Amino acid sequence: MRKKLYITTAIPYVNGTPHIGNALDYMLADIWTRYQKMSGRDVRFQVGTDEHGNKIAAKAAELGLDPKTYTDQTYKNFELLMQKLGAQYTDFVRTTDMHHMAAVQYIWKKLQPYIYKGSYEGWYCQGCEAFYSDKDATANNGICPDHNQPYQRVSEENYYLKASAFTDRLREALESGKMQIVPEFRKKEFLELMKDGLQDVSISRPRRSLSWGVPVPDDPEQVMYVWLDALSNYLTVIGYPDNETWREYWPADVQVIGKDILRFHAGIWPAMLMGLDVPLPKKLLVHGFVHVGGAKMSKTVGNVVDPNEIIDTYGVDAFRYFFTRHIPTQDDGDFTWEKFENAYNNELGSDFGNLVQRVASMITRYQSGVIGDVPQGEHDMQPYREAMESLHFNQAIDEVWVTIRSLNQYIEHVKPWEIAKRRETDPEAAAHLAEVLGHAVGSLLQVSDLLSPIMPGTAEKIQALFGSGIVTQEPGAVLFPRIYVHTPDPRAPKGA
RNA sequence: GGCAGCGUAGCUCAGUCGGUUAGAGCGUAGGACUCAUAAGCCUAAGGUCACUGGUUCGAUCCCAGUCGCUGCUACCA
Repeated sequence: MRKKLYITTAIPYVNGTPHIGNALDYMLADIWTRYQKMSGRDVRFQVGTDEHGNKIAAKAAELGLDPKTYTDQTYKNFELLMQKLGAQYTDFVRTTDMHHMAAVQYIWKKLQPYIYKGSYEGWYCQGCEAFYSDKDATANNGICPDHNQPYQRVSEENYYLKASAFTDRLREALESGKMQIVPEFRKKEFLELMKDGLQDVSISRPRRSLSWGVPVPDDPEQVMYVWLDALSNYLTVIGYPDNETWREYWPADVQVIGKDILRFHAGIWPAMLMGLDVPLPKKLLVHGFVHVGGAKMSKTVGNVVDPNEIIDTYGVDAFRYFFTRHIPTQDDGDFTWEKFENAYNNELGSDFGNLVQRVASMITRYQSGVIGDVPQGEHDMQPYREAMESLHFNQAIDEVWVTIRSLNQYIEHVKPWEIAKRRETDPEAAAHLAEVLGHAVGSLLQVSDLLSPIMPGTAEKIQALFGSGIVTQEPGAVLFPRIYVHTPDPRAPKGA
């Protein structure tokens, strides 16, 4: 029996609101999940939220709430986005879950041989009550911009994970491909980063400087720092260590992450796993950032695009379409409302929606809705499959559009409307027409299959429209009705 | 600075394991049609394939250098 599959997504910090990057995680994982399910695989699909840390505690205090009450509210923003995207996840983990916290403590204990007490030294601002990295301190010329006072060199005691002990094994795993990093250039980047060896990483903080977190076992003065807590979720959510079924799914087949957290997932995380004597994940899929009109999205610039707004305006399938096809799966991409709307109107509306419409219309008009024999779609699926398997979803959808384009060309070429006219004089014309339209339907049903991991709702609609053998169109129910919010409406009267 | 990569039609990019006319989509301009969501189809425009030098019978594709651009350069999650 084939191994059950497991795919994970990064768990966002619930301090903020969900952004496009989170949506990409869920969407990519969901496409993969649906694609695997099509081939009958059993897939477990994890999502979750990261809910500990000072920022959460501070934000909660600001609102006069205790941290858990606060995260009980905010984690729902993420859950809502996942659901809105149609993500068919199977497991939702919150780092504040009882099972997770207990499991993390177990993990800590099991990692004990690789944990040592050390002191963390960094630039501390008394006003902020926080440490800053050398980079930050240098960037601000050694002075905290918020409090206008110099950073102090302060050290505090905490525990370290001896990641350095796993340098060689990790390098071997990456170089041999036992643990893949996709795309390849991210692997090179990381290997370069760790060329002098993995750095030991601090995994706890004194309770006085970090109150909201998982307590370190057997040391009431220390609380776990984010990495150990958050990264462990990938295991704890599937039942590790007490529920043995976790073994049916681990190692994860794909772990979807953004490029900003590659180093944690390629470094600390494998070190933890090796320390636990648990296999490494098979593959990290690293996606890029979505820019807006060439600029980085940032709150300060104020150009942040809310995925919810896109979905609410154009629908979830349009969202999934654009971010699959026009944002390269493995690289950075660019979003603008104009680009999005053009893709929506021209590609989804004109190329595709209109194609479905014209075929349905001719069957209704010429054959009273009766489809007749539908041959199997005959487009070569190999390039599509290869693109899906290699996690180039944008290329896969390009392949689908080749079919859509060629079906439009086919219809222009055979001109069914002329065949229809010939039926009065040509006794064979009716059969010929049915054959042509049947072929078109077969092709569209194939498109529907190929599209189902990416645009499940649309795939279902096509199936519903043509799958029964009779076309029953609801009046006005076109697939992607025109939307002109960000681009000029060509239908508008001149001068309007 | 180091490492990785990029620089091909107005725009976004593909491609050539070195070889007759370098490709796609979008955009633009024409055209024929009418089943369809002012949609679809056909045609065209002719870009020193960044620059310089080298290897070669021959380079956009190989090598070196130059210029320009991008990403990464470990404890904010």
